[in-house]
Amino acid sequence: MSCVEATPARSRNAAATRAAILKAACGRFSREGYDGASLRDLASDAGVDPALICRYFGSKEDLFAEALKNCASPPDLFGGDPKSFPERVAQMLVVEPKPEGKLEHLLMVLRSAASTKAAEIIRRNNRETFYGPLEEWLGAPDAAVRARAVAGIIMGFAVARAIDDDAMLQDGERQQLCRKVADLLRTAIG
Amino acid sequence: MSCVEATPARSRNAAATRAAILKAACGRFSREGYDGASLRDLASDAGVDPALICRYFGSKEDLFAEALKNCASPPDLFGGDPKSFPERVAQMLVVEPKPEGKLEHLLMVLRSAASTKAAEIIRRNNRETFYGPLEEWLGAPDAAVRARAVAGIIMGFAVARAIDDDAMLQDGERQQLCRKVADLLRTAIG
DNA sequence: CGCCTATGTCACCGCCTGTTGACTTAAGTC
DNA sequence: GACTTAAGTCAACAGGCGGTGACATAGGCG
Repeated sequence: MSCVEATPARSRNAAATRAAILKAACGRFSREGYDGASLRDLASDAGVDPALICRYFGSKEDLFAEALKNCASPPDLFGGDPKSFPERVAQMLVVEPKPEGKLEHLLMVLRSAASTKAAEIIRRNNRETFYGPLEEWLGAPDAAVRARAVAGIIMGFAVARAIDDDAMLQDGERQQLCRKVADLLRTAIG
Repeated sequence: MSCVEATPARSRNAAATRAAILKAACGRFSREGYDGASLRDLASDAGVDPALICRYFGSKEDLFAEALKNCASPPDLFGGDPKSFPERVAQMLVVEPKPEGKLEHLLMVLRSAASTKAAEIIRRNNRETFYGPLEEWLGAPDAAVRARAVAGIIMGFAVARAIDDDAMLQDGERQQLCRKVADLLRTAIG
């Protein structure tokens, strides 16, 4: 009774609660990985009782799978102008200040891949929502090989940045690296 | 992979015990990451009481730091003939059947980077034993940029393989991808 | 209003984790 | 052979984890 409500009272709306949990899950999983993100912290982010998570999603693994489907993907990554694809992606991977939002899906994969529980879910999801669309978008001959090459580069520079967290290059060097990554992507596609 | 060590009587030899723990740590950490590898499993691998680990190394973090220094690095990765560097590395990353042994250090980094506890240790170690030597070996102009480019590619294809575990490409495609990765490395270096 | 079901809360379970300190035992020295 | 000390064992700790089932309550419907 005397307990103060910190959150502005989301009045018993199941859909909104589910959405809040899912959003918090995307954030936590992409920042801390599957093992590092506890259901309790996650629930606290969403302003929700931990027990509710299991009620709504069944288990942590199920929640992870759901979050993987619903979280932010790099918008229009494979969509926009194919001509500017290398520059766009290189820009996002190397120079963009806070790419975590756009890279949520990718970071979630990279930071959770070590976990046995999450690995299989990730593999399945990767084929359906990463390699699949990428191959289709690349089309032409050797789609599988070129898709793997592009994916390797994207993951590599994403993980490099996730590990080092920006603290290494000066601005000029960053621009150089960006051009080089664009070159690499062109090589991979071509 | 339990007691492969068929030496049931390691008769009270501190150095040998330390070495056994360190070896087991490299294996577990590179296969399961910092969070996924428990001291108990690790101790069981080494045929040792879990308490001994804390006695010898202080804490799990200290053990991880020590293992990171001592575990197998890609032998002669930056050492051999610079001319054949791209082919050698591409071969190891893409076609070699069981590169886990050679890639122990790299996998340990990739699979543990998500853990808060391990992250700082990894960053420090990376600069000292990965970017540092790589920059020195590359030398010439823009060493930092080219080192980052090479490192990004290596990490990217290592993590791609660690996630998908080989189950995707046919042999012909694998050869194609290998050539492409060698091309990428040449682009990165040049 | 009064009910009844969906929604949210709470206490608790069993398990596993890293770490510690007291204990036992083997090896090396005199 | 007795003693000392390094090396290894054991049980237990405090805390966190994912997950469950019993309870409380709000809100729409009759």
